[in-house]
Amino acid sequence: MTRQTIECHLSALPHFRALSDDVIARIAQGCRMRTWRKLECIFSANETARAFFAVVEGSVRIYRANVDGRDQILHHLRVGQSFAEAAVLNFGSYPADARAMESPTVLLEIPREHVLGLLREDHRIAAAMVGSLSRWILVLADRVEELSIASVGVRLARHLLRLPATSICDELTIVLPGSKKDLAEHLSIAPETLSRLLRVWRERGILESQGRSILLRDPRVLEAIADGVDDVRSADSPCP
Amino acid sequence: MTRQTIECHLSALPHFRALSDDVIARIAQGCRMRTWRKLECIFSANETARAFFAVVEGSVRIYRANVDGRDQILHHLRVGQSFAEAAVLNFGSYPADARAMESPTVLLEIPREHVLGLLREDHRIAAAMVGSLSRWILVLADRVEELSIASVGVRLARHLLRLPATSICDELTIVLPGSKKDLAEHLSIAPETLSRLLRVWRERGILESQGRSILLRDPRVLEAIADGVDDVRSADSPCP
DNA sequence: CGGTGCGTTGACATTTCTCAACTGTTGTGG
DNA sequence: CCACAACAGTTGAGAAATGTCAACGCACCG
Repeated sequence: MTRQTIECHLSALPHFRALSDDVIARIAQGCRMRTWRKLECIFSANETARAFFAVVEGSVRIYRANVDGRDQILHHLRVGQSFAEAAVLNFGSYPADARAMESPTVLLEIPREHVLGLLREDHRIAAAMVGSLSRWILVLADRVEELSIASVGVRLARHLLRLPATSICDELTIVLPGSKKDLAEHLSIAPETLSRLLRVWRERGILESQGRSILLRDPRVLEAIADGVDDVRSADSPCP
Repeated sequence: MTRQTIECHLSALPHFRALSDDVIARIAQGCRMRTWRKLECIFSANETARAFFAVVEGSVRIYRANVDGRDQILHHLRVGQSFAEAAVLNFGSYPADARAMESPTVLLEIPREHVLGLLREDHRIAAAMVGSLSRWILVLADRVEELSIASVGVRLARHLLRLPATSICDELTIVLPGSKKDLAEHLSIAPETLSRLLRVWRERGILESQGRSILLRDPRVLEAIADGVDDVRSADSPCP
């Protein structure tokens, strides 16, 4: 029963999807499911990496604790995403902290020894792991690009446009994965700045925001902002 | 002759070091060496990823071209480092641009088809590739953390302390891998700000800089700055 | 010898942060 | 079930950090 559940969750992972049932079954053998409560620590930085994880329920935050108390959020993981593969396959220890963000948060735990063994035996598993790692590289490279943009407006616009959204006749509805404070932290900006920015855009009719849901009334303008068109001048001077 | 040279360079790569000679020989079979001149393009973003590379001579810059002409440097690669593994193994196309930064820049080119084939045949090669990818993840995660630090002073201090340095009785000598303009671009700050920051530190006796070499007279103070100790106050108020 | 681009400096504009106050919501314990 | 505490979110005012623009010296290269 549990075993079958594990197999089911495993094969739902993006890079394990292509694996045949027997391969999945072999991976499932060494795995187990564990549950955390909100804000509980999953692992800490520098701790020995004994396993990597996949989110089955709830969500997880990967962050680096800073001296001044302002943590830097590296990622926010949701159902169907895996993390800490690289720590397990290479580093030996976790390079960041992870904690559950909901109660309950259920994770599939794939122990280090188990993966390393399978990696040697089956090239299809190796290929799957290579896929997982590659995806992380792309995500991180995007993140580097995002953070290296000086203008906060551009940063926010880009980020919003990348979030999953539902479109209804030219308008997009986005539901933030966390609080606005989290979003600010993710973008490395002050919460006040985020609030003000949203207000300005609201006043310009670009969007509306109620709690965690944001309605993009005019996605095109936001795209223009994301492309670096100066937010201020675009409002007054139509064509100088 | 050339073949032997290729094998030699291959086995010098960090994650290929552990591979036995016969495995190296098999990898070498499909590789070739190519030379670029300074500023020549090695590949562009979105181009089909036909191969990944290792630097044999010279250096390479990986960057993303921005609309406003201000490119974001993702990495600066030097002899013995490999790049674009993830593009070849997963994405299908390169996610960024690469160009040679010196004349001549010699690269070892490992074609996509060749790696993919070997990956299936030999788990030791798969393990080596997994290692390469994992290392990239760590580098990128560090970069994200670096860029998410608000204070430019802290950012610069951290970066300098991570650069390879030679130590002579409590003093460290650092030779920058590129121009100061490059450094500024890498840290996402204005060149003027970098110049001013170095001047302030020079006036405080923390360091001296002549061209591309920086002499850290007092690495401890720089470490304190890197740890977030406020640069300004630490100079005047000894113990309030 | 002239051109090109880096590095530096100054003056100034702008962005973003910080601090402080206030509101509304949520959750908790009595 | 209510009172209270804790915290997200908003707003304002002022401070601080950083970018922009302009000018200049200097080295390097053709």
